[in-house]
Amino acid sequence: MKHTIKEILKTAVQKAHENGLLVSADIPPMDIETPKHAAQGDLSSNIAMVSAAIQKTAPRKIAEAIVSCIDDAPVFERIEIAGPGFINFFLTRQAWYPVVEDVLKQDERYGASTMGNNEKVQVEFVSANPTGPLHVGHGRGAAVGDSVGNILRFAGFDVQKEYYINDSGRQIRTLGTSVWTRLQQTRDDSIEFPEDCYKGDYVREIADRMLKEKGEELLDTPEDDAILVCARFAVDIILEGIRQDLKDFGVEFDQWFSEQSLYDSGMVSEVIEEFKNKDLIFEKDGAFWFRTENFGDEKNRVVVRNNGLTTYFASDIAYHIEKYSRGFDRVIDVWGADHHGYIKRLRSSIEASGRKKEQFDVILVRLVNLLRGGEPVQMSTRAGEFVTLSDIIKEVGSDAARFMFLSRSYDSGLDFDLELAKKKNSDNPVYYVQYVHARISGILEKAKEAGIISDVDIRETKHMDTLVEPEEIGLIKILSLFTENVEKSASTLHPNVIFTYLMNLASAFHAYYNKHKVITEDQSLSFARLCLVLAVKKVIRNGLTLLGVSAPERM
RNA sequence: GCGCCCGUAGCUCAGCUGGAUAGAGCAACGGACUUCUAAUCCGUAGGUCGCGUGUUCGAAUCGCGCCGGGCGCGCCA
Repeated sequence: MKHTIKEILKTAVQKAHENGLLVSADIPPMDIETPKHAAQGDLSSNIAMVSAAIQKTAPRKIAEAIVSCIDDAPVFERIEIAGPGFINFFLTRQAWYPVVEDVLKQDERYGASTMGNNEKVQVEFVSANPTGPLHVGHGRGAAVGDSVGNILRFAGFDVQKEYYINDSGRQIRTLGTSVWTRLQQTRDDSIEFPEDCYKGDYVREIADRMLKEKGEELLDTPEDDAILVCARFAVDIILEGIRQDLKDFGVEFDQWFSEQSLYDSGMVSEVIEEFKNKDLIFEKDGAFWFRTENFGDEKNRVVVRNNGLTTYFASDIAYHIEKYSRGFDRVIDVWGADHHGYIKRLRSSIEASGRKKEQFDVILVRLVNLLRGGEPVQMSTRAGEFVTLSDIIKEVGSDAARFMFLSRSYDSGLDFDLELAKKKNSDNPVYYVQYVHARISGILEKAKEAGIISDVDIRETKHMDTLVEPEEIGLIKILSLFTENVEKSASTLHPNVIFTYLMNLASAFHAYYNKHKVITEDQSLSFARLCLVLAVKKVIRNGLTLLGVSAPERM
């Protein structure tokens, strides 16, 4: 609809210019928007205001010239000029009806866009170290990353979701030491547990399992070898747990990428050598530094320490170069907001390797404050006591958790109340939206039983002209806005746009439902209304799917 | 000290790539079920958009300066 209006305006400007009403035929970027107030029409354009400089005329005068050159069309009820020069279009209700059939026909593709032009995009998220189970914070990152991926895919991007496994470096050795120590303690409980090791109960569980599977002889192998064996064993078990948790959370990755593989293939050292040759890496105080200062960072950063070990930054540089070499036009990383200080240096290395700024985005997801009935849930990472993602899924369910995580912009901290997430009333937004889907399913079933429709999945509309209630036209208008919300969500990388849209649609539906009966004595009207509510149902489902939330037939 | 993010109704937050009269939920108060699911709806009340200043025909939205809060500033990951 907006596109049509835009074309009509362009034609009108052209005509106004030919008729000598406007000095120029140029059209600057303009907006067609849905005004907040009904008195301002169904759609509104600011073309007159943004053209003021080009036309060297007052906006209202320009608006008059343009409007006088718009050809009559059946979709227009009337066109008004208002305020500083807005052109407001009032559409006939007939203009909206085709939207319903569009939804029914396009079905699960309704709302999809070609905006992305099949551009190859990689979204990397969660990527938690395999040294312990996922916690709440990872849950929010998982929900955000997965949804952003879904939304971009729906908006026409060629998306790959990836998990980066930090299976190399010191924390893995620390994990090995942790398990090894617990193993030894089974024989001698006077052995002290090192302060910097992982204290969670899961470490004991892994040690127990290891003892069962590998046997007692492990305790007699030399410590260095044993720690490595323990580390490998523990990483496998923990990763398996992470995979399962994410699966339970509705998240599936296209690829799991190992950090260790970058070392094994020699990629890390190759990249360092290459950058040394290009003088992007230099030696100082026995260490090797990347010239991130050249790219706007506050200081240069170490990639190889004076003890010869590479830093985390080194493998990250290699990893990101590797990503682009796989053909991605764009790379998006989802991180916890506490890592924001790291963006500049990584961006520096990406630009140093010849990529453009626009090809790299970092989504910073802020902290989750876990509450229970308004009171903070005490968690201590030091003692290894924390609420895991798995606990949360068990307690409140995947749908409620995901919907909560996506309800707000990730730029803001999020209060996640476990009691609230379990409530089955309007306090809890997930049921508010899912209830729409379930309610409509009920209506369709009843309509089928009553013989008004033969199939609960109608594809062609009929009798649409019987839809005259303002709530009905209002609902169709909201349906028509889905695609642009998907596009907005994709271009801003903000899934909460979809959340807000769904809440609006759900609210409009519940209000309609309470005021009007879908199934009435009038067969034609009933059929038209069934088409409308079925369209609502499909759009609700499409939106929920983008967020990774199910759309139940019954509640 | 420097950098990034946040500051909107009593509370939690939308709106921010500039548009007209700033929205929703919760909490408060008053109503609606012999009806397709009341996990719902309708109504009332609630605001110096942190403060100041600039740009603009137009600023919650953009710039600058303050104030308040969070986070980060390792040859850690």
